[in-house]
Amino acid sequence: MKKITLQDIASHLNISKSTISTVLNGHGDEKRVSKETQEKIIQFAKESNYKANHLARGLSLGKSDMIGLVIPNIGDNYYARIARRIERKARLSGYNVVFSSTGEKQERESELIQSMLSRGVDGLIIASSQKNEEDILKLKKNNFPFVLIERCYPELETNFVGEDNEGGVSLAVKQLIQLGRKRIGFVSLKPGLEAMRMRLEGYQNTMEQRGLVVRDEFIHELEYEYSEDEMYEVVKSMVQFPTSVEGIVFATHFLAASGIRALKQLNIRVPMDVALISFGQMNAFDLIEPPVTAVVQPVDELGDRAVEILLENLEGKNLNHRKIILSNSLKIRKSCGAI
Amino acid sequence: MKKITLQDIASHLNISKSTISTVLNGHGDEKRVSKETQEKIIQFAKESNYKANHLARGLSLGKSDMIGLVIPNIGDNYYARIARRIERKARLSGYNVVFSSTGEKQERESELIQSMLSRGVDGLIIASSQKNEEDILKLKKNNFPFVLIERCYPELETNFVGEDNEGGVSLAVKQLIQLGRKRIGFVSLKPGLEAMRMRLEGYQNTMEQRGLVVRDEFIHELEYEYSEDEMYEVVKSMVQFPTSVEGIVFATHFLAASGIRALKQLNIRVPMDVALISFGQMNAFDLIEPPVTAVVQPVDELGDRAVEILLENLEGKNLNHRKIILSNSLKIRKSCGAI
DNA sequence: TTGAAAGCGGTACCAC
DNA sequence: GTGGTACCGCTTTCAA
Repeated sequence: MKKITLQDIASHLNISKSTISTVLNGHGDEKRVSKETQEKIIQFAKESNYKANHLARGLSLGKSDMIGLVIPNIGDNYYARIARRIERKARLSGYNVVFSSTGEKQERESELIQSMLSRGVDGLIIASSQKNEEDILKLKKNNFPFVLIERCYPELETNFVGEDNEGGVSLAVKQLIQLGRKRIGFVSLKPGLEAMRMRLEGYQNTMEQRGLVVRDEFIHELEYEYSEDEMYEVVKSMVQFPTSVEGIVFATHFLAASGIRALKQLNIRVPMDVALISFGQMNAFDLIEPPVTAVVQPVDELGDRAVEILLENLEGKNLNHRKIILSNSLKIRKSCGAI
Repeated sequence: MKKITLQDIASHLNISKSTISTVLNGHGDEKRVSKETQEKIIQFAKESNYKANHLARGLSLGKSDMIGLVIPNIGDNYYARIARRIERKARLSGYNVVFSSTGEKQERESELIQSMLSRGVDGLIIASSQKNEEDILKLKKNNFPFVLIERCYPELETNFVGEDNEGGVSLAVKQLIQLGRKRIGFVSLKPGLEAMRMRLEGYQNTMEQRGLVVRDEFIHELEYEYSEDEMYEVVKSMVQFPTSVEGIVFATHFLAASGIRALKQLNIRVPMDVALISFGQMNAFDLIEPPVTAVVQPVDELGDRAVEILLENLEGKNLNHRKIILSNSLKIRKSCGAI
């Protein structure tokens, strides 16, 4: 792919590289380049379809106009949607985005951050595995622009855009309670993720506030890579006499999907026997019988805000750390017993 | 983010940049650098956590170790899953991937390709809007390494990894026929996408082969940005006497989801009144009542193969164009009337 | 009003 | 065995 360079234009037009660069960067007037030359240059650049070499430009300027996005898994609908917003908004400001999936592995996350840095990204947006405080701290110490999304390090003062996990679960639990359920269970992932801890707290606090007992048997935490069989056992145990639940809140959309599968296998009627609510949406939740009530996460806004903050940082303004917690809402459908 | 450079190491060690570069790139032995100096260099590089500046390296080498991924929408589960595979495989070969969503707009696709090129990506993987033959042709003429996925330009000889659209639909139609349905409809998107044309052909050919009539009323093509209302009208018209269908094949997963929504609203029983099959999967298809039979697309393999071919091209081997058509399979569930 | 030159951080050729 | 040096393409300062 032969590309035309500044030098090419220079030779062709018999004007120096520097002048051409100045003009093409829009500093023509301020540097008092004559109208004529300006036009000649712009004209020719357009004709020859000149596009500056970003690598060279970046090397010289010390910036790359690239934003790195480090997330657990781009294949997950949740992150994919966030990525979409991020890319869109970044593009509008002239940035491209490089992404990488960590698979929730600390080691890979660390590598990826390093790799992105050596690649010269101007800033990072990270949904951290939360087992990588070291790298994040390093970024912070070096004053490198970055914003954490969805998962934060509570001990670290950093930019952060997240959602109200506790409040979201609380919405769900309250909804179930309001519909008359008292023995409510909670299925989540083993801690390690702050978000999961907050969701658990949301569950516990709300139950307590409403004066409902939380039995040990009500709470189940699966490994991140659980099997459908494990979910089956969990759900089975939850619906068993004498501690059987009347409602379940699932801490993520995929847990909910697995849970529903298990409930079907067990021939448990939803919501008659057990009502349920999912934290997080899934595309076809409205098509499932009964349609699934879900906590709707503010994905779009999350992506948008993350980019906004990062861009502000990149432009050097508003350098103090910002923590933004977006609120969740509840999409009520039949699975919770309503309607 | 202060970074240590080759020059820093050079000064510190009193060894020239060139030697250091040689060693750090693993050409130490072949260039007969003494074991001692090699060790000294490697040692120090490790201690000081030296990471080469990719921009500089890229500028010098004329390559960036970046692959550009241009797709309609990273938020769509289908592309997100492909992206995941691509990123994973690319990373294993030392490449990072920059992505951009075109929103199916020719104009933006064109811009994005340009932008990626000026960014110095080494190769491109593109799911084109198919309204952009011009840019693709330009890439081809310039011998720039790229591979088209999912959508190809039939007139152009290029690398391509796609799926057997015709065969996939054929599987679906045959399945319905086998289960006794004769009046089978097909809901698709307005052409413009080769894949859609092929799917339509698959439908028509299979019907014809089996001696079934295809009435005009059986085929409906919606705009890419259709509304749920439009889908409702389409489905409504399809189930109306006297031309009512007994089965419907939806050309994409989201069309199927909308279609199911419409069928529910119309109180049509699936599969008793109308059986249906979706081309393409959705996460919760197995949870819908009845569970949705779907053509399973070879997403993982598609991503893998695309990267493989691109890497081969980048390494300069196997330069002739390769067209790969992956086959689809059918995941049979109740919605088609089986079981 | 324009241009020469240095430098961004590497790589690689060719002398020493 | 090792190092000097030119160059990748662009930006920017300073001099003309």
